[in-house]
Amino acid sequence: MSRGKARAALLGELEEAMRRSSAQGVLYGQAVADIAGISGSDLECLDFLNLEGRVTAGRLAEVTGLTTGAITGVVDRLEKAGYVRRERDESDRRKVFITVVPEATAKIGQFYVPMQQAMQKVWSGYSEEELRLLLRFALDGYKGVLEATEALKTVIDAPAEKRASLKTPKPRR
Amino acid sequence: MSRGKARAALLGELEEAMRRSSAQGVLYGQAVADIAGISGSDLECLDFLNLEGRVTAGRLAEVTGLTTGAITGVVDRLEKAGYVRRERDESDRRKVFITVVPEATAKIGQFYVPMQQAMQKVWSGYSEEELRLLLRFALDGYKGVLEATEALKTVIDAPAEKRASLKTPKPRR
DNA sequence: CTAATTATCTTAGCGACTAAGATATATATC
DNA sequence: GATATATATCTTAGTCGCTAAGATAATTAG
Repeated sequence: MSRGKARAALLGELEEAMRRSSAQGVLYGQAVADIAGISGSDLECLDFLNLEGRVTAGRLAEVTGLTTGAITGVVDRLEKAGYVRRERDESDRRKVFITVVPEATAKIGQFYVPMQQAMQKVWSGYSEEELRLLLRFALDGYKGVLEATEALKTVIDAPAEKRASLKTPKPRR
Repeated sequence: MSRGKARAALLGELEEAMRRSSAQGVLYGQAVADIAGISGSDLECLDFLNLEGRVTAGRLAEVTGLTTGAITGVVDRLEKAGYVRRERDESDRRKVFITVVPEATAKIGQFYVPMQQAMQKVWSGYSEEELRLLLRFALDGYKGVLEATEALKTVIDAPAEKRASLKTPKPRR
């Protein structure tokens, strides 16, 4: 019995530890946004722009799940704060490309340095084989959460009557 | 060279996979809140209440980082929706204990079933020893993110001048 | 009893969001 | 080429949840 923790208890601890670090990760992101003086959505867009380089306003709406109207506000704020520029697409003048100004990338990037350093430190404690296991788990976990999100939609659509009917189910906007 | 992926590439993939699953996890939580017809903050409080059982309004403000005024609104909405009840503390009548009504626990709980099932499925693919490694990593990771959050505050306090000075640093509220 | 403290609620105002529709440009059909 | 439809973004009006400040009520200290 002393050989190995009971699996159920192990899973419980694992779940809690993951929940905690995930929540703390969200807090970190919010802290970065606060320091940068922008909203969480603004930072999310800025991060995406840094990855993709040059993206239309409409694409930002897609990936963030915001309306195009909200994105107009996001870009207005980011542009006013000097983080991004609007550039009309010359071949299709309806489109507006958003680009990050290089100095902004550096300025925001510095706020992620502490996180990168902390993660490097953590990773340094693992062998390559162990890291491969972690990667497998991270990929499995992502797939799992995706599945769960899909399954959740099923729960919604199924017994539409019994759903959130503790009181009024709040009319869908 | 074919023996084992280069460590740097491995770490890159690991980082991305973790970032993705974390982001998807946030989306899942938001989806649950949407279905339940409450805000993200409301759900956060409800989850905490389910863990702790019976908690004062002030404690909710502490753990969520919201003001007491905001908590009044949260509890108002949750109570109106029938998820919680207010109960004055008889021995100190300034305090208000919030309790979850049992049916609400069940009602919200069902939205987490898909996630629990997906995670069980994932975990079933790992040996107990592998799970122990994952737990070690989750704990290390949590510590790392906490450290990073601390270190980030240092970045803030240090060269107060150069911070977010791309334009105006936006006055602290 | 009075003053200070504690716990919650109220009020005013703000920022970010959605829904709907306006505007400008592009594409398809005749 | 003219007309209709589609696409991409912006504008407007209204909503929601938040904070800051202070009001209210109950408790504790002097």
